[in-house]
Amino acid sequence: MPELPEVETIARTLGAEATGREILRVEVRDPVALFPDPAGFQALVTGRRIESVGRRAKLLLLDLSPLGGDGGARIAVHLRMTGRVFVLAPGMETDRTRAVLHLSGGQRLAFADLRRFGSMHAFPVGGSADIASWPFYASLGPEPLTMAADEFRARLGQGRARVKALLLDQSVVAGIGNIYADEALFRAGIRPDTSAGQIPPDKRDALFTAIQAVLTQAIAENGSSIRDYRDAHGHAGAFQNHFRAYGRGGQACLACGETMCVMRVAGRTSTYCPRCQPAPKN
DNA sequence: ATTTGTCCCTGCGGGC
DNA sequence: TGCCCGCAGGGACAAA
Repeated sequence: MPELPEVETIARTLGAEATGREILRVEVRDPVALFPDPAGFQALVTGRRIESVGRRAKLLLLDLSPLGGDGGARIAVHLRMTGRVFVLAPGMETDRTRAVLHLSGGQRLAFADLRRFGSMHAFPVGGSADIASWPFYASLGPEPLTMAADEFRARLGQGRARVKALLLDQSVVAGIGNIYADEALFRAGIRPDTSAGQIPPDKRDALFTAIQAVLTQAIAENGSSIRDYRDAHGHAGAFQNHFRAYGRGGQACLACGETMCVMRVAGRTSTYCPRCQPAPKN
């Protein structure tokens, strides 16, 4: 499942290949994947050059050059669960392809998505249809790798909301999903259902440090490949080999040997060690 | 007001 | 062997 490290890896591998190329044509294979709609998407991006490829939260962002004196455009790719973005080698095809961007130099970018939850969105830069007008984008909280520790402490708040629900809430902090939430909470020794209000400042700092460490190491390992995730070259990541919590329910804790437990928090399966992550005093 | 549940979609693994 | 069921999960949306 692409979270921040996976999208960051795709952005880097894709940027190295696609930067500077012009979008000649958009091949629509699944019309419901494109926003505002297939015709609007094509009109917004065709004829523009890809100036850079980046990331915001779990969104892959392609910045496109101005055309006809306008302010430029951008594409946001939301991969959701099973979305993939590939640079297609000549003659190569992919399964479950929803759209193909035909670029200059004969290059093709494929957007494939088995479960079809993902989407590609095109926006003009500036004006009322700017990406800032997209409610989801506007609601995104700060990036965990660049925000300050005191802001993270403050954003957890003093309420009864469970800490894992806050980590998964993209308006609190952006880019964390179920894998990295579980991994960070394990490393910080905090049970997922702990109310934020009863986490003292030093524990908040430990959690923030754990989040940054886990995300940084995952990026260095090119992300986690459970099943579907691959980078723009089709290569798998390696951070799944470093999981200490995610998917380890019923197995021995790597720190203390206790059997790892599973609970549901915010509708998500959450794995934790009952000894290393003691029960909150609710 | 917060928070929980349902839906979207498809493949896979467990159970019988 | 084969079928059925539940699970995986980000986010929109509805409901309690």
